[in-house]
Amino acid sequence: MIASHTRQRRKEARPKELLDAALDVFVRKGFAATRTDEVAARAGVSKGTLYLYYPSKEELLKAVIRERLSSAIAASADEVARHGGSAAELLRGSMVRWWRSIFDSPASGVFKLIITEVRNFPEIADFYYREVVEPGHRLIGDVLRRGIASGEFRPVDVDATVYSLVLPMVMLCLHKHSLAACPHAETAPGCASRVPVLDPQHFIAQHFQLVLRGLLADSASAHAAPEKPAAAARRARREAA
Amino acid sequence: MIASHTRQRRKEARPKELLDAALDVFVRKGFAATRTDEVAARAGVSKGTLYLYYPSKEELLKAVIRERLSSAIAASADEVARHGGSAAELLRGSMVRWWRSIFDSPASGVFKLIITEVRNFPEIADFYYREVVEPGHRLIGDVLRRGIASGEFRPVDVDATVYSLVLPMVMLCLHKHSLAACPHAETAPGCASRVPVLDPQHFIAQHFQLVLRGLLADSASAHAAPEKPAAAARRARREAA
Amino acid sequence: MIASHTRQRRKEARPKELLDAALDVFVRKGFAATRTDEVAARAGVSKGTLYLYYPSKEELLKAVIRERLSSAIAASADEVARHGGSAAELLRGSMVRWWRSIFDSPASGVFKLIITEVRNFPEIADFYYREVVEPGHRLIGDVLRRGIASGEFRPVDVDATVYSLVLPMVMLCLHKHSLAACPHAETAPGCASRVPVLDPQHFIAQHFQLVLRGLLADSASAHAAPEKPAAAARRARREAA
Amino acid sequence: MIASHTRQRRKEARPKELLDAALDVFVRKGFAATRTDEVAARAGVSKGTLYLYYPSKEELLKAVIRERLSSAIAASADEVARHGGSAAELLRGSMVRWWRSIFDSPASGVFKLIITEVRNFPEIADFYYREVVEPGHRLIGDVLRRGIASGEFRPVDVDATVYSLVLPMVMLCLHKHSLAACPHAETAPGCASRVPVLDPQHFIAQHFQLVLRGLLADSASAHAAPEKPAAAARRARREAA
DNA sequence: AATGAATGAGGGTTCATTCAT
DNA sequence: AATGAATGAACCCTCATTCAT
Repeated sequence: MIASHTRQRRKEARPKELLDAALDVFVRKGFAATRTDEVAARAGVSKGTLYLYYPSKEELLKAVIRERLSSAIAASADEVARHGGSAAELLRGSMVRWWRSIFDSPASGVFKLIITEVRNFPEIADFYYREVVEPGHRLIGDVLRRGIASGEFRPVDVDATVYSLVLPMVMLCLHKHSLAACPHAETAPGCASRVPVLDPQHFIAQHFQLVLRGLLADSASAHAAPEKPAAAARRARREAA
Repeated sequence: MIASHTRQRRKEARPKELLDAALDVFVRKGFAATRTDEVAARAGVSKGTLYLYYPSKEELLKAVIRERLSSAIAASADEVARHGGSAAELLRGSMVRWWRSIFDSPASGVFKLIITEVRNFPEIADFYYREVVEPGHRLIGDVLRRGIASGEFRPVDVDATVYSLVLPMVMLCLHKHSLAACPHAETAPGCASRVPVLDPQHFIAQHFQLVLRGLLADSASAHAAPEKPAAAARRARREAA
Repeated sequence: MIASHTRQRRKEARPKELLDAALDVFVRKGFAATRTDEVAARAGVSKGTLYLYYPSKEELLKAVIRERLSSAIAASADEVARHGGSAAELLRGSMVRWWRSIFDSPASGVFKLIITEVRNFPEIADFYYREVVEPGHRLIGDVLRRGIASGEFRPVDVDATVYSLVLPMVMLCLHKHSLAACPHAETAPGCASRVPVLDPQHFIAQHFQLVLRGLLADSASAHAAPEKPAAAARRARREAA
Repeated sequence: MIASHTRQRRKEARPKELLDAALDVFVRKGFAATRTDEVAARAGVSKGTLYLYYPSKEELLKAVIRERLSSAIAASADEVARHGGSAAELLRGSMVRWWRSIFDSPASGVFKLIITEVRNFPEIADFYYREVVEPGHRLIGDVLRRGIASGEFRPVDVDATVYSLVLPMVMLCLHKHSLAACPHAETAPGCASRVPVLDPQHFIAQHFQLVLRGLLADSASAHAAPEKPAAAARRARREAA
């Protein structure tokens, strides 16, 4: 009984173990450069076993991404919904907390995978838009709209502001798995003039701080009166020409 | 005579043609997934010719990155130095203009290449830090420090603010060569609720607008008084625990 | 009780079921191209079970051939021995009847297996010569010699004539499992000029007819007056029913 | 010049060399059991080179069959057309001569290939019917019909008789590449009672002799008086030399 | 006796690199 | 300088066989 459990447990655990191993290696080496043996070895099985669970390397990639995106987004909705407070608090507090839970987990690597592989496997773009971009954008956009409606925020361009908040978070995930993962890069000896090492937690706190300050309504700040979105767009186009 | 001239011109132009072709394909497919034939074909030469100019695929990659980084950074220093005005003007005006010159050129792809390949070729990190991160950081940091010294800006955490300004710009370059390059991703039919397509120029304008507003000194905005950097860091650590 | 009976029956029936399944798949796909899973699946057991009965794929092949050859030859001796009549009758009657019993059964596939696999497994040649070629040749040769001795047949080259009688029969078995098994090959639409589909029963009747006529001594020709082709075809169909 | 010729000649000769090598190994081992390395090695090139000329093992197989069938059939029409004489002479003389040119060449193996592989690659059946079965059947059928019309032959079932003539020839080709190719099979020591080794040339001569005798109209029998077996064998050997 | 998960050697195919022309 | 035919190491994937249950 217990014995059969062992086998059984093993079999049920395999897919997750393989996906974890695959995520790790894909993120480290890139999809094309990872050998299936390496994934198998890291999951503690032989190469053949991999193919009992996933029919090809490519399907493995998609499964990895699908699995991580689905679980990530499930967590996110809860997190934001569970917390209350002012719009500013919601943004700074629960968003950052949620982001950190991704940043600190292997899921952070999925962003790199997506950036790297969408052009070779366009279906991936579909997952990503459906599971992450759209629900995430709506979630944050709603918080912003609520803040604007309540007079807490200035009437800014909501879509652009969502990106102002989100893009640096994504960028930090990418950074973590590329430059930040290169051992000696940031700590080259004898370079006093080096840029200080980026502390992601600190940076995100500062970033939200900065953006929120730009976002808050302030009747006294006459000289920084917000442009209307439409006007801003017009100016942007002028400058682009 | 003319023939030899042509030949000569051809010969001198080859390295550039090869680098351009390589950048294009590397960025599109990723380094590991591009075949040398494809680079050669795109440059209009045979596979063998490629090896007359670069001793290996890997060296070709490094040459591509080196070349683009060097010329990009050369342009940047000039650009910022040539323009005057308030610190806010400098940031919004010349930085955005400089960024756009990269974003609109194939050089924008280099960011993707670096993100993708540093972990496999750590020397790339060295180029990148030396040629881009450090001088760029110093340049923008100096503008910020000048603005703070003159009282135009609040006394913010300079390093973090540099990243708040820069990371979204980099992120747009990555986006351009990944999700934005997937034909149908953003324009799936019958999806009224879709996130609006990201217009990079417009977004960057809005982003700078937002950050600058958070940056400007404003004696009246008492309730949004800046934390001291040290205090912020402390709080970040508390929340991380 | 019943259960154990069933189980017992099952167990005893297994080897035959496996051999039948194996013959079918080996003949269809060829030995090297068939997967052991497929044989097992067709026998309704798991892959592991196959190995309880046969130690390897190769041994399975040999067992298949051995079993079919032995039972085929056992039937043949009886058949010819049981029948009397003129030599011509013996050849046309009992031989064709015996051939048909093979042609209409899965045993017909063994010829294809042998043709295909002898060179990779030379032991197979030994079975085949010992169990089929030699006894068969002797059997038919004896009938011919008896006919020659009695003056019914001309004094022909006995060995060659045996082959003239036998080779087309073997060839029809091969045909059945190769070209004749290709669905559309013989029935391609819109091809009025196509070769008429080969009806094995009819052909064998005609062939024996033709050969016997070449074989009969001149004085005997009368009593072996040729059937009309149409009549022969009718008879062939009757016998096939 | 001569040097460039060497390279050039090599390149032009490659496809033929590869097809020859492939035919040889495919016939010997069977398609599924042959390794591409072996084909390449036998053609004196590396495995990679094979793939410069044929995109896959399967395409190589088809090319082998296509090439042999096309050239075989081209030869055949000429051969039969060039010769005259009585219908009986045409059949025995030019058909046998043509058959021998196939039997004595590697092309004889194609029949084994087809028998073995049609079921896995049904397109092969199309080639075969189009290039061999149909034209061949028509060619021989016409000779028979001419003989019947002229009164030289009895009014037999033409289609069946074509097969009576042809199937043994095909069967000999199969035999050559299966049982006859097993070294010790026919010559097992100490077996006095063994079936005499089949001499293909002799057998075919005898077979045509036998069938023709069954075919000839009674009045014609005289001028087609049977050779004595011994004489026939002698003649066969003469012609083979 | 039966299962089916696991293995790993083996084979088809690709592609960076070389080199004769 | 340029070519492109040739190479062969490497990689994805398959499948005969084993073995714990």
